[in-house]
Amino acid sequence: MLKKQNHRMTRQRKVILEELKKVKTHPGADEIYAMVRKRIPRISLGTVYRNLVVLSELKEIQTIEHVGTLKRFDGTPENHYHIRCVKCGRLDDAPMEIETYLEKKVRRYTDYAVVGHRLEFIGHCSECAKGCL
Amino acid sequence: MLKKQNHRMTRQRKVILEELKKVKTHPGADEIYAMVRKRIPRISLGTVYRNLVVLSELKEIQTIEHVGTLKRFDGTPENHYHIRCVKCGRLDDAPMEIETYLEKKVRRYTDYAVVGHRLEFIGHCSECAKGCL
DNA sequence: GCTTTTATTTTCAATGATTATAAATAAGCG
DNA sequence: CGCTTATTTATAATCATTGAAAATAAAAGC
Repeated sequence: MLKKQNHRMTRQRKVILEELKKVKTHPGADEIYAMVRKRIPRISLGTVYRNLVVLSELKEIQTIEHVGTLKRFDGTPENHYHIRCVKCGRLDDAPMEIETYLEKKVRRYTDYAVVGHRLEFIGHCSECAKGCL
Repeated sequence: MLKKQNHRMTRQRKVILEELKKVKTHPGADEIYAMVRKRIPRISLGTVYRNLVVLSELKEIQTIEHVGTLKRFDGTPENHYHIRCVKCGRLDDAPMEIETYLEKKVRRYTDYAVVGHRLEFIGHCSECAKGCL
């Protein structure tokens, strides 16, 4: 890892990254805190928050700019879409490629300099859909 | 307005709705509070929050499930896309129709029962783009 | 118009997520 | 090993939002 821009690889930073890469879900800062605490019991919540910011800046991870109430974090930094369950709040990756043409389309009519987009689907996950019978 | 589901049309509710419909921006609860306070100085912030929820439920307005840090509210309840300035946080409607086929596409590969989607573009508004020269 | 019912408002305190601060610690360099 | 300073810890502070209790006022009926 390229941590040569004045960044040190501390144990806490390393473990936070490892734990986040380990799961396929998109935990919030508090969940990551709980996960990491199993390995570093005395770590502080502030350290988790700070490192998630740093790791995002270094493109090691990605922060999902929320649609629920709190931020979620994603272990894979590549841009991709998400799908969220309205009932339980569960968040998964959407099985779909990035539609770059969407940006082309909006550029024709806006005076914004468009640099990206974020797409999120809403629905009921298979678990919660059962309850809708 | 159809406020017959056990909802009363209070002065504060009326003014909040009027003020929100009046602007073309997407103010946060605090901004709406400031706007309304010019007409009802003694209104409380909690009342603003509560009414924004109620008005959303009644489909009179729409709450934009944020991508910044705080919720934004939109005077027009119809679904549409937004475009956000990364520098100043300004939020505008995106000049583009809803792409319903996106949902069709994702449905083919997910076991979620998809009921909607939200798309937001990221960019620099014309004002902020000037500073990028 | 006056009563009554109860949704709503106000004031104020509480919560929950996140960020800031200061002192202590430790990564990575020579 | 010793130094520099990024980082951590612990704790307090902030910010947006929500909850609770008492007071107020819509709307419905008389």
